[in-house]
Amino acid sequence: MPLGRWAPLRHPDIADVRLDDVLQALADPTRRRIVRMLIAEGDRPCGTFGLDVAASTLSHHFRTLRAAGIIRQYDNGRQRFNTLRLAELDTRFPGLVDQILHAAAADADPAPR
Amino acid sequence: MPLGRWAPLRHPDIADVRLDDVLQALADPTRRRIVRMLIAEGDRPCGTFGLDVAASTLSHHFRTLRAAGIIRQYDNGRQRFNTLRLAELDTRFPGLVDQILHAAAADADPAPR
DNA sequence: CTGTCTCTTCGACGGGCATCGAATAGACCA
DNA sequence: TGGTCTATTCGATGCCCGTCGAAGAGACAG
Repeated sequence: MPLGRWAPLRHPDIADVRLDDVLQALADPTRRRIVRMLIAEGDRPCGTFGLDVAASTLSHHFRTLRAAGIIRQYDNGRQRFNTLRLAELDTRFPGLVDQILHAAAADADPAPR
Repeated sequence: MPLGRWAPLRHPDIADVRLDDVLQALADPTRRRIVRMLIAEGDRPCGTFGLDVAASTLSHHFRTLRAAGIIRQYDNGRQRFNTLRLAELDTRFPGLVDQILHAAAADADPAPR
């Protein structure tokens, strides 16, 4: 049974998710791309996003998204998978994430490759 | 005929408004309070918001909201009035601002007095 | 046990942000 | 003209963020 490798990988309870953190997290284009790829193609390990940033930077973005309550992470072998908490988020802030990503489509947001 | 006092008070064209800037601007609770007061009570001069920050800080927030394309400002006598660009924003990012402010109501967002 | 692969942590760098007080520029009033 | 009111700009402070490279912790294959 695969368990965490470092700190126990804390995910905030959905009730504790703060709007500030969600907006802050989604204000970054790279993180929006991550979210959109997760929507489009489901769970993925951290290393399969093909984004043009260093691994350590990517790790930082995942931490931010996780701390904001937007994604959930779980380890499997040597990979760490990412999954959206969209259903939970919609109970907390109904329609918010969809709205933001939809707005992103109307923006010059870089498409998720 | 009241005109500007300092720089010509540049407002971005609605087509140039970027999602990043809107989200960044609305990620701050103080600025969200400003927006909500504008929705609730219409145009207001900068000095009538009763927020617990220094005047210079408030000025910075108004500049941020204006640069993000969220508010429009115009001078009248010695006061500078603020008005929402909600209709324009809804043509650019339909429903986004409403959605965020609605989410703010579900959050521990400080009520606009 | 040794190497390899994945991902994180650490330390550093540059830049930006929220905040303040002081100084300043107009508008208005007396 | 001088004083007051409004709001800005400026400079400084402390903090956080995105980014990177290097080093380290597990998992796994030989």
